[in-house]
Amino acid sequence: MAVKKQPEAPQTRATSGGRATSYDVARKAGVSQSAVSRCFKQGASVAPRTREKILAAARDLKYYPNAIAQGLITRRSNLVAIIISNLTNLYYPEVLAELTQRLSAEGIRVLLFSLAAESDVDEVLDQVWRYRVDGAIVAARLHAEQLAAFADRGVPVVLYNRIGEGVPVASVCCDSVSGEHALVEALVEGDHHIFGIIAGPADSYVGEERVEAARRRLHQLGRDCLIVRGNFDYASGDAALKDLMRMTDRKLDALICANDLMAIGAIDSARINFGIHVPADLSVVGFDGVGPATWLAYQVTTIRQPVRRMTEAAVAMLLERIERPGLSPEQRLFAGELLPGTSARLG
Amino acid sequence: MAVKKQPEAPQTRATSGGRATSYDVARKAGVSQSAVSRCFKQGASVAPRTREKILAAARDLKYYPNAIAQGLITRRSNLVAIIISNLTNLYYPEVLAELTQRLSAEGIRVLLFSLAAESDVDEVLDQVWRYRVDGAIVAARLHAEQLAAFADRGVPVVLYNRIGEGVPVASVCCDSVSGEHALVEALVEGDHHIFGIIAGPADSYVGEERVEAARRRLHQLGRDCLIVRGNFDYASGDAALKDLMRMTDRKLDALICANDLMAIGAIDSARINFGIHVPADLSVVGFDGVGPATWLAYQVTTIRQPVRRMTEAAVAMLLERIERPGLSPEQRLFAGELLPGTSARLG
DNA sequence: ATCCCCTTTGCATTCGAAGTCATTTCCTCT
DNA sequence: AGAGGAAATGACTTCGAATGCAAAGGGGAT
Repeated sequence: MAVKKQPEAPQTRATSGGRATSYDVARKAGVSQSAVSRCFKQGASVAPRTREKILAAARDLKYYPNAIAQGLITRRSNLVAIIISNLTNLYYPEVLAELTQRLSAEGIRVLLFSLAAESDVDEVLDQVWRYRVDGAIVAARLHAEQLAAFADRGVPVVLYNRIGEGVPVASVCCDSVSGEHALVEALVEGDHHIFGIIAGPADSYVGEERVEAARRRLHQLGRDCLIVRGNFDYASGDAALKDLMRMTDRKLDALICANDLMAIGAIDSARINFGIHVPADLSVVGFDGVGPATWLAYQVTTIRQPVRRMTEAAVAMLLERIERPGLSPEQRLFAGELLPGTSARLG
Repeated sequence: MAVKKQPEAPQTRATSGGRATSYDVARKAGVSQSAVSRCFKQGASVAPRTREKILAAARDLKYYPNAIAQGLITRRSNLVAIIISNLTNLYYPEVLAELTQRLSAEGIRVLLFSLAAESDVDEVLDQVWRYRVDGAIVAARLHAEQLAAFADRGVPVVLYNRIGEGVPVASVCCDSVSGEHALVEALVEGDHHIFGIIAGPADSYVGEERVEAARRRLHQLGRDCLIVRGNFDYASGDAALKDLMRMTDRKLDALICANDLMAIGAIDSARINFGIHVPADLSVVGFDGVGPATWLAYQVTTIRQPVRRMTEAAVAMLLERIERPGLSPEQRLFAGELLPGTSARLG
């Protein structure tokens, strides 16, 4: 006859696989669950002897506070979403590693969302809401409506290398304008006359900004330019260079690329497909300062983004906003550093 | 005079910022909380009319089920930890993006841990336990004790490009041995005689495995070789080549590198620092098949890892083990593809 | 020894959703 | 009309830790 409801050895799972709870620890240490909780909470009042007993029991049982349960009651998940569109960009892995480590150091965990296509954003946001993240760092295109959703739900966001289009949002960017101006000025001083520009994809904020800044400054300095569009990768640098060669009959003597990867593609293409000497016949400049830009074969003249400082700022701004939700949507603009390289003859 | 404890407009937070709960939805739809819960659960029994009422209310209130609370009660966080040691490796960003997207497609979220130093592993694991992840994919060095902790706590792990040292653990690897054998054989057939090897860092599993496989096969084919150590990055490829040049008086005619990045560093160094023609004077081969390996300037002869299939397998294995914790620690070995390139004269 | 006050401690409740069980509703078939 | 049965629904409990509050403990001063 099966006896129903007999609480036979009911909560003895403790030692069976480390899934001990604060109650298990409390029982073992002969205290209440509250005491265990306090023991793991910074600055709570627990007698030294009690604390030791509890910590010993916790160690024995391999107790780790359940962050899920903590999150539920405190309404703080200690999770931050990082949303990145194309991790294969060569620039973002460094950013991601920096962000993750910095957040980690602040006791915050990273929920990573990597977008295969921009259209996936809404599904990603759905998950972001469900996990009650404390904040988000976004390096992907969000439209006003999506940004508004963050504000609406009170989830602080910091945009990375983009600004809120039409909506004021906290953001960290590298100054495209001053960077491109520096490049253009140096090229003009280096006595270049026929300029080409390889733009980024139309939907890239920094891409458009960089190209526009370069174009403007060239115009101010009395130089015209031809613009062809790439999509930030190596192959498109190659392809764009071929386009330019066709269009300009090889008269080009300076090439401004919206990022390093395309600059590298263009350099290779010029040298290998056209026998053009870089920088003797053609000066090429990029933007970002990613690893390969400094390789011996390229030594791209470029603007290096201060990734450390930018990620540090992004994390700091986000944490501030998590603590004080009302904070104004500050934008922080960091100047890049002109890395001379040898891919361009400068003035 | 302040009235105390007056429960004025107590649970009316619903509309004030999207933090609606299932109770809010239930009240608005005139049903019980259970009904709301069922409504969001696949295959539960809810009348069509009720479902519509509830979904309408949920939409109005911008209700999203709280994944934290779900995780607490169901004991399933739908979180998987991905632990990667050096994201700057150029090979891992692709892997990470693939893994994240595949897991995402399976309804699982990624908790990312990026290690700045191997010594950080224990702190990371602490967090992994706290968040009650359902499983982990690890591309970092774990010692037996750490692996045992996973088993102890019943958290399934899949290792990526490494195996459990001394402990049987599920893993997905690219076959170093067959890959290096193919490279060595092709080089020997290509009539090379003086071999150099640039190894990876001593603590890299694949690094050691690749070098050992190459060394063995060279020996079997009656060729000796010089080994110098690098650490998988571009600069160490350059440095290692310089070392080899000094040691061999430039007699080297074949160079086997433990990964592509060092191969690229070595190629650049050979060409630029020593005026050596690659592949005419020196054949260089790598391993991985990362993006830059196919750039026009390099076209590295290498073994391309089938990243898509490997990540697919890693995710599948992990999910299987989450569903059925007892599953045996299978190891899946994928053959890489020899990418001929033009950095080596092959037979 | 007594009183006072501050530190420790435990009790009870809370967070938000899932799921068990009992009840009600609604059909269908006779 | 009534019985039988499946579907739909709600009340209640549960997950694990945090915390307000009240009670107990401890120490010092007198």
